[in-house]
Amino acid sequence: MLLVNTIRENFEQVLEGLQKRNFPHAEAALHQVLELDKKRKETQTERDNLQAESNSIAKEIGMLMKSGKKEEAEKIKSRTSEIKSQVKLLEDAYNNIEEDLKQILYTLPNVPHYSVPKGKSADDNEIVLEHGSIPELHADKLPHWELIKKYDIIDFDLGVKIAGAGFPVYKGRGARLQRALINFFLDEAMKAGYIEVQPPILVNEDSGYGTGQLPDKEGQMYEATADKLYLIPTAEVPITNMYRDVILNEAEFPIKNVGYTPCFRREAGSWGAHVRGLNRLHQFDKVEIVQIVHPDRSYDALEDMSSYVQGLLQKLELPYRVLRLCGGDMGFTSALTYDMEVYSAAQERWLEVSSVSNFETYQANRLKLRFKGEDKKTQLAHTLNGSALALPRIVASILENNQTEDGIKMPKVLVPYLGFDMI
RNA sequence: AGAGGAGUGGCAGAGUGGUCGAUUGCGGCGGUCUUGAAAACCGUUGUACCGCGAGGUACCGGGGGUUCGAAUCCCUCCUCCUCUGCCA
Repeated sequence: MLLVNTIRENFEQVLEGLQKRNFPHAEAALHQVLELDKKRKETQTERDNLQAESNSIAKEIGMLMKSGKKEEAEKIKSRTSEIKSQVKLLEDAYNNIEEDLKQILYTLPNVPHYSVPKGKSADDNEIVLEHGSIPELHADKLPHWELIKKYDIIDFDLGVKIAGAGFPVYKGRGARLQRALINFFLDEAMKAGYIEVQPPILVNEDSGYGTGQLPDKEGQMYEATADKLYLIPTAEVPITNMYRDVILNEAEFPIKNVGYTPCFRREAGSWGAHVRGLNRLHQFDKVEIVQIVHPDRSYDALEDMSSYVQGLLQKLELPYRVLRLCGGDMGFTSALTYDMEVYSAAQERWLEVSSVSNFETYQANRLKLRFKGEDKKTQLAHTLNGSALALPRIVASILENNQTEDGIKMPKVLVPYLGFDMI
């Protein structure tokens, strides 16, 4: 969440940022934050003073008791009841104010980076670059949902039977392709200096709040209600939360983690024309990269991650483009996001396969993720993450783009992992 | 899952109602000594909030309670250890 200090010191800038996101009533909300914070401080001062008085009386009584002056001690005791009830009142007031403040702050999205374009929807995103050429296929080309049937590599009906729509069963060479991609992505990340982790795929409430899935987006996560746990929508949640309530040493930067996990998304109400086949699922596989860095370095790290992801797409020989998301299309917690989209030649559409974001201190503030610098001061770190990569749409575009009359050609880099070069 | 035990500062480990944010040791940082280093000695060493500052407040697993006063007593939750049970 946003820092109150930032709102106070850079009011105009924050306001502009929220407006870029088309956040309604931004100015009123920001004023309310400042007002509540002011009230919070006043209440704290008042409460602390009374508490100090109460503490000193308690000490006095302690001394009197020790020196055996019980009657005097009893006399003083009567003075405390009034202070005590007042402290209680102020304490409650303080807690209420703080809670109200937190509630408003939770509703405020991150302030976009200055380079983020204005805009309302995906149509306003800025195309940063395009790479690769779009393959020309025969007129009888098939979309991937036909291809998977033709070659019997992914079975949606079977998934429906055992779980429901959006839970495909990968079979034979389809399953092998999944495993190959996961291994390829993990190996590449390790070469790039990321430390692999295998986190839990169920997380508690604190973790949900830490990375910003809660309180807003409960509906997007599957819940194990009996144990108050959530199935992760992305490995970002467990991996970033490893660093919740942590004070790092500046020397430990940059922290680079990679993890493969299944991801679960309820995607309630979002089924429609463009979500056939692998385009949108309730369960899918993803390899995620996370970086925790010094605030001065976070935009370099973002560019780093962006070119790393592009490198993967190049190795997979997929045509792609990079978008800088506009204010209206950006995720709630992000300051700057690049989306990578691959071209799926039979659907004749661009498909998002990665989203790389810098959250600056937005997540770190919730996570209490700090570091101690050379000057011995603790300050918030910057967090970043990106998909590297999400599998289903990669699979969709590999299948569609590489289809031939003799079968589907596999990208060269995957052949050692697959043990075959054609499906 | 049942019975018992335990959770204290970076780590180890005292403290069972009063002046304890907390003895001590190790580690870390600074210094003295030394050509340099080690050893020894001296000092220093948590986080957050409020305050220009002096200083104040809170935190001894989390939350709640008793008390003038809680690390210490009570309730509850979490975690870990031991034994029993179950299980990949």
